[in-house]
Amino acid sequence: MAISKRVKKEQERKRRFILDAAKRLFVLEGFENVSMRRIAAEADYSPAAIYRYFRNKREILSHLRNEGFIKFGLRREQRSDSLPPAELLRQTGRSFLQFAMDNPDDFHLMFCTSCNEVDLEGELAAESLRSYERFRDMVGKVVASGYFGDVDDETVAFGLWAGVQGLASLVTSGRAKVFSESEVDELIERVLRFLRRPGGGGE
Amino acid sequence: MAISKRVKKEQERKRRFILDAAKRLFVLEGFENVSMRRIAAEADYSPAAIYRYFRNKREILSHLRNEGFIKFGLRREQRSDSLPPAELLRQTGRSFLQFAMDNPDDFHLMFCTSCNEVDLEGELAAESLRSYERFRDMVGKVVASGYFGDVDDETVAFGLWAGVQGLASLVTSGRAKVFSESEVDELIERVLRFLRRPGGGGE
Amino acid sequence: MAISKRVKKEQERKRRFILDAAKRLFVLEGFENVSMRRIAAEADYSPAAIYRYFRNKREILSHLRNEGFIKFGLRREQRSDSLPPAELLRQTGRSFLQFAMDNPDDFHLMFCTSCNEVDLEGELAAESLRSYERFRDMVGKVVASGYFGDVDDETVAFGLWAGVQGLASLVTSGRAKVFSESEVDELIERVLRFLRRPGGGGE
Amino acid sequence: MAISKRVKKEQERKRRFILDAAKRLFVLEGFENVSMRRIAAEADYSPAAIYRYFRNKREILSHLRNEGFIKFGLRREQRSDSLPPAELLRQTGRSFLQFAMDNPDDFHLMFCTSCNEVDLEGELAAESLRSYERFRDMVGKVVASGYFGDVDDETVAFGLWAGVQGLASLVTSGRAKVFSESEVDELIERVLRFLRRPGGGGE
DNA sequence: AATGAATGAGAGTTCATTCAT
DNA sequence: AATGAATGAACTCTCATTCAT
Repeated sequence: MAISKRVKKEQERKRRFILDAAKRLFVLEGFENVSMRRIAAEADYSPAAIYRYFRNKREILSHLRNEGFIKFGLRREQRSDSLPPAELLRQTGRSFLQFAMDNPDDFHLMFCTSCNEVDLEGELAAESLRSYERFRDMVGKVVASGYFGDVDDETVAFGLWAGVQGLASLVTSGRAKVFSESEVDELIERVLRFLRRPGGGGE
Repeated sequence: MAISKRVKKEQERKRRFILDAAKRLFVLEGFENVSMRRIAAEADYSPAAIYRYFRNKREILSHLRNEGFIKFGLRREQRSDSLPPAELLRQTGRSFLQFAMDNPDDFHLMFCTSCNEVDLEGELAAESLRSYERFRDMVGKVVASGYFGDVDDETVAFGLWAGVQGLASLVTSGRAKVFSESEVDELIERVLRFLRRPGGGGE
Repeated sequence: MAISKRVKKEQERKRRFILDAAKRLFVLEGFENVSMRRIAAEADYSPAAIYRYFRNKREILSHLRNEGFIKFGLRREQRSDSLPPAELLRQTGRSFLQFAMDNPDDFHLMFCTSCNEVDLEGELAAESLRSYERFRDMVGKVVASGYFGDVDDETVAFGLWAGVQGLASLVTSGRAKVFSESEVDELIERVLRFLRRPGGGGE
Repeated sequence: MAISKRVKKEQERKRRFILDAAKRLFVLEGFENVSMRRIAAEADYSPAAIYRYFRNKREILSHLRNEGFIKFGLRREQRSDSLPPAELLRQTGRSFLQFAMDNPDDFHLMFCTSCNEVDLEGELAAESLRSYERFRDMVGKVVASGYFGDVDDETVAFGLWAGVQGLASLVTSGRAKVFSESEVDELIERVLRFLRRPGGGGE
């Protein structure tokens, strides 16, 4: 038992090693520009060895993205859904920004990776889909509350999505590492102000 | 003379054809996923023929991007630099948004193309660098005017840059095609409000 | 015109060269044991060059087989279908044996190549299917004539098929090259006697 | 002692399991198309475990073929060599056909496997060589008896060999499973008639 | 006895690019 | 000006096989 456990841990450690090597390269050079050979070299393995741990190159990316979304999901688990909409948005925004700053590489893979390179189906896409559902749910609630004024879900969703992309570009450029807590809060307030229509209801 | 002129025009027409074919494919599938063969096929040429017009694949991208920046620059040439800062921003923003909506493909290549795929030096990068300089100049002027309050150039520059990326994602997703003129104006006002600090000076 | 004709001929010559190289190797070592690299080497080409002429490895085999069946079909074109059944069989048998002796490599690829390795659909399989249809037609006619006695099509078809396989093994072993014309005729008579049931009708 | 015996039996049981798994796959898909991994999976072993029982993939095939020839040899051990030639042929033919019908998989591996895939030397080829010797002996005797008329050994040997290949193709196609005893006898008579020359002596 | 881990070799295939014509 | 032909390098991925445990 103890032995098998240690073996499994060792196995997991090696998977991690490969995943980390791949993550570094993917972020630095882009999925298409990274070959299995280079991942193998970066992880000090033979190319063939990688295939003991992952079915193929796409699966490595899928794993990395899935891990990112799981990591992200854990942070938000404790959030109470009963908060007033503005507070819900603030809290979500805060955790989102914090996550981006703490995990710029995960963030990059989660939000900068184009659809061509990503498996949108299968077990490993599940967490990203769930994440998207949560996001749409939240948008729906806040819009329903009238907080943003007379506006449809989709507009808000796209506005926030654009914000995510903008943020992603800052994170990728290395700029977003330096936001202090108060800067984060201010940024969120600005985003809220940005999205609210004149006639939007109070909190 | 007249003949050579016609020949040159014909030559230019063919370059155009290749560039347009490449643009379509790059936007649709991403630089890495488009082969020279496919560009050639799309342009009804042999792969080898492309090389009479462009040194290599990267150069095609560089040309496209350069053209985009030139096209973009022309629009703004007539702008008077003596406008008050807020108005300068508004006008720039308007032309920028309009450009994005009118030329989504150019816009995509100009602002969604990752550094790995782009020549950052050389003649063909010049226009993009000039564009960036103008942008920084404008930011410098507006910041100097105190319009945004007590804030450094870089912060505003990065904020606007993030906005560009956000916009790019909307353009790419096809969402940004539908903005009406009044929506554009409203969006700009929001961006200004977004960027201004509480103590920012009036116009 | 003349030039383009010469060019096409040259092209065809090179295709031939590759096909012949592949044929030699396939017959000698078996489809699975021959790599594209080896075909290329045998034909004094780079591996990539092969792909200018053939889509992939299977297609080379398909071409070779198709050519074999076409070559085979040409031989039998002049045969008159109105012959009495026994004569029809004799003539077919003769041309078949002759073909096998004259073209042992084609024969090997046509009748010794397992289904796993062969495209059974598509244009390049057409000739083999037609060949099979003709064969079944002939069997049908001869059986209907009562020549073989009270026996169903399938039994005769399988019997002849088994004969083909047996012959193929002789051809492959190099033994069948030595049959003289009279030996061929005798062999055919024996096959007919072999297949006829006691109560079979006369010619 | 008793323990070591049990251990050996267990070992033998596992060898059997691997061999049977390999046999199924080889027959179904062809030697080249079956990987050690798949044999291992089919036998519920790890790939590496196979190598404790067999030196390599070829050796598995050699073992299977050898077993086939041994099984085949056992059947014929009791045959009396003093029979008249025709009767000897009949008996051999009968046991041969029966073997093919009872053990189509063994039969397939024994007679459909191409030379490239087979070890023709070494201990494991011994039984097949012995089988071939017996066969040649028998042919020699029968030819010497004048039964087939004025014909040399090799011609008869090759004729029968071609018959074996033909039969093999029927067995492989699943057609030969249905021969009744009387059909077997009739088939043998036909083969004898097929091989006899007009001037062949009586029994 | 059995296996997980690992690898070198090589498979088929595609690519950007060059060059003689 | 344009292309057909050609290639070296690289790709993803699979294989039979070995070895420490």
